[in-house]
Amino acid sequence: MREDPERLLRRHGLQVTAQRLAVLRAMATHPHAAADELADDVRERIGSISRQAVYDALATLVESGLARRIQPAGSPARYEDRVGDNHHHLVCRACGVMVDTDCAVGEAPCLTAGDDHGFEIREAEVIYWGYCPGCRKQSAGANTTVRNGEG
Amino acid sequence: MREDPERLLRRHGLQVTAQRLAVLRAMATHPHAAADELADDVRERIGSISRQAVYDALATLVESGLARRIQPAGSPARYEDRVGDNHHHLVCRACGVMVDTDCAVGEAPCLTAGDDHGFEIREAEVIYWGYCPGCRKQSAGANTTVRNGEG
DNA sequence: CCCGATACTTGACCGAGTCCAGAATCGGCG
DNA sequence: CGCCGATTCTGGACTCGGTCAAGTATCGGG
Repeated sequence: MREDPERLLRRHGLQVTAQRLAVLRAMATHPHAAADELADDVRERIGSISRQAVYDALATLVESGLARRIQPAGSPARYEDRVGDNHHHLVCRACGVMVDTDCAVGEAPCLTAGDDHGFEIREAEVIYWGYCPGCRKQSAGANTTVRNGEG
Repeated sequence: MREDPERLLRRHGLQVTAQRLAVLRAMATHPHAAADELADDVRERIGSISRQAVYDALATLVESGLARRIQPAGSPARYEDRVGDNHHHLVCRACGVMVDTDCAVGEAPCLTAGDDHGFEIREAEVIYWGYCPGCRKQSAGANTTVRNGEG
């Protein structure tokens, strides 16, 4: 039941431009895509777009809460239009693929750190690092070193 | 009861070089420092070091489990010598300061995602984003927008 | 103390992202 | 419909964090 992109922009008080619409649509069809991948997709939709326009549009969308930026270590920033719900990400160390997952511990536990050191906590970001089914199969047997413990 | 750096390196089968020792010591005195900050500290200790040597040393230390690399979004990679225990990080959106915190939910719950999608999970990385005591005071009153929910 | 393996130096290079100034577009109003 | 200020887009230079590659120096086992 995703809302019509044009209405979505208006509802958030944003100007409706071909570029923004295309970026929104690109995000919908390519979850977790990086900025330049989105740019490619946008070009297929509307012919061309500048790099800057893509970054501007994404920044605006993120700021308005229409998109979420994820920046896993060693990877360019990725964007998704699934916002407002409580979900985290699984990232494969081998191939880099990223998959959504709901929070392990139900409601909103991760918002409370053991000791908050006086911080006012707004968000908790969780990334699970491991190996996806495909990559597990390929390197089966080898590579059984376990690094960090828990979380 | 931190171990003598030289012995530490030997015990892990690593060559002992002035650069590595200095990097280890720099990490001990500057937790959560970025690579170039560590390089500056190292230069005060041993006169000079190349950028590459710093990155090499850090990579080696991380690989051997003597250091941990943290890469919060919008910040260069940071390193710490506190490894092997179960702790996460609080990061201030305003000033970027990073503080250690223990896991909220005790043992090792974060290692299990709600649905692991067939992934073999090795580590869970948690970052709490918010505002540190100092920055809360400065912008007191204003800026009460709550963004993302829980995690 | 010698020699092969390992580590370090220097300098070029790269990708992701930002900055800037000017041109184009949007959309509210008359 | 057409105007005009605000906003957005374009293109190009630039920054920053990090990597690559080739040659030199250092480590440490024999």
